[in-house]
Amino acid sequence: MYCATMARTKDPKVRSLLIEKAAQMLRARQPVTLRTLVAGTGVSTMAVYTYFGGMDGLWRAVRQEGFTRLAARLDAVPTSEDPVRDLAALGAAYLSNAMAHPDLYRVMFDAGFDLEDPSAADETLHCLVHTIDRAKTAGRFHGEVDPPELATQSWAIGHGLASLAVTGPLTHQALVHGVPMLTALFISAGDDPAQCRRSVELGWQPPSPS
Amino acid sequence: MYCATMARTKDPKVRSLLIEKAAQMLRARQPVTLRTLVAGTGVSTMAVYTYFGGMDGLWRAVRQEGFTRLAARLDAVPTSEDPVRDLAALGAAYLSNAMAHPDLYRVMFDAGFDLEDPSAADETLHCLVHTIDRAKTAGRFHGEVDPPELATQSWAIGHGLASLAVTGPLTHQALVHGVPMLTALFISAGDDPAQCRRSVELGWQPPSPS
DNA sequence: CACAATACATAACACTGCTATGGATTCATA
DNA sequence: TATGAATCCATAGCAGTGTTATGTATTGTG
Repeated sequence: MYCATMARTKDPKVRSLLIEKAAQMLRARQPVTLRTLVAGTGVSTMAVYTYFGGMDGLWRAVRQEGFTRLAARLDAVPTSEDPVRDLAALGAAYLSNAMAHPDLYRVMFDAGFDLEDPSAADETLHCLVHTIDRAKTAGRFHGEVDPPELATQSWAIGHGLASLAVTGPLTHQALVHGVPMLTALFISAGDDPAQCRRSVELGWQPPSPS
Repeated sequence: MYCATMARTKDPKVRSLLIEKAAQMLRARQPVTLRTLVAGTGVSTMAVYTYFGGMDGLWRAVRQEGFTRLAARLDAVPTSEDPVRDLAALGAAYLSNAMAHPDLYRVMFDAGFDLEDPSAADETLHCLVHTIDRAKTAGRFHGEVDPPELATQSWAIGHGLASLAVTGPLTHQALVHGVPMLTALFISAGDDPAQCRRSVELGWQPPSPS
């Protein structure tokens, strides 16, 4: 039986401070270990256990943070009146995020999606699905297109390129493969080839003030 | 100055034995550690250092072994008179290999392609490039197709799906996404849509004794 | 046959994440 | 308000990690 009385409440600042520092050390390519993590923060190694239950819990929280940031980045992609262009912009933002935080991206995808909130994957796909819906109602995609399915396929393209570029043999500039690959996928979903090419190329580069 | 005299020669059996055991423990989901690796083999922990220079070297060798097995598996894919069908068969073999040895596949792609022979990636792509060449000369793809480029894109599709299925939220059955994705890519390379669909579906499933 | 260079078993080292312990702090209740 | 219980967390120690020093056995070469 769980007793609700609490004598002391965890400080959420410490929690986010540790996650933040872990992400920062990851970015600086410093080895993130229990002792190096708490060094300089004033808190002790035990804090990691009261807040996360151990290093596994910390990494789980860091992964969650990675997906949260990714979702925020995708949500920040502006919406135009061309849904296919917006789809390409989402793909470009996905890859841009992965290349900006390569080590965080790598951490997000090892240890098999062991997240605090397992619906993070759905969240990531949500704006993709929504934009595909818009493309359908706009008549760009034909009726048999299943939005979650096409979103998954777009994700697989983005993740495949990001993964091969972050941890593999592809260079950063190889990410432009995203343009022909997404174009091919969207054409197969029913979009007009010429229009699709234009939309994807427009959405791929950052929104220019035209 | 290097002296060529040697008093005792390394036994290559020990080397492959350790790699084999590491792969086997990986498959059994047992933690592969220096001491558990040598336990029962008769050799001591120092053997890992004389043969691989340390655990990093061992993992490097394991990754190399993974790519070698992958290349062998791709080379074993039978060649038909339909190059597009063969391309799909290569993709299916790639995913099949990843799902048969998920932990080995994961090891292959972390630590950033730190391999003994860095040309392993090219080897993996070689049969893809060769088959794409065949498709070009057969008139299935138009002339502007750059074989290495299209091979990279096919690889990105395969790796994206494999990675999301091995370590991500995709289930094993989600690998059928490979069919529409490869079809879309090959159609964009110039193949006839209806013929392409037939070829990819034929190549996707294991070669039936027709 | 002697010598030198390699292979490798043993043991100790620094480091990892983790846990047992106890003191400090804070809220709920009498 | 004062007591008590529950929580946070700093300290210290533990088992396990990869690595390195040391010494011994083994083998090809002069």
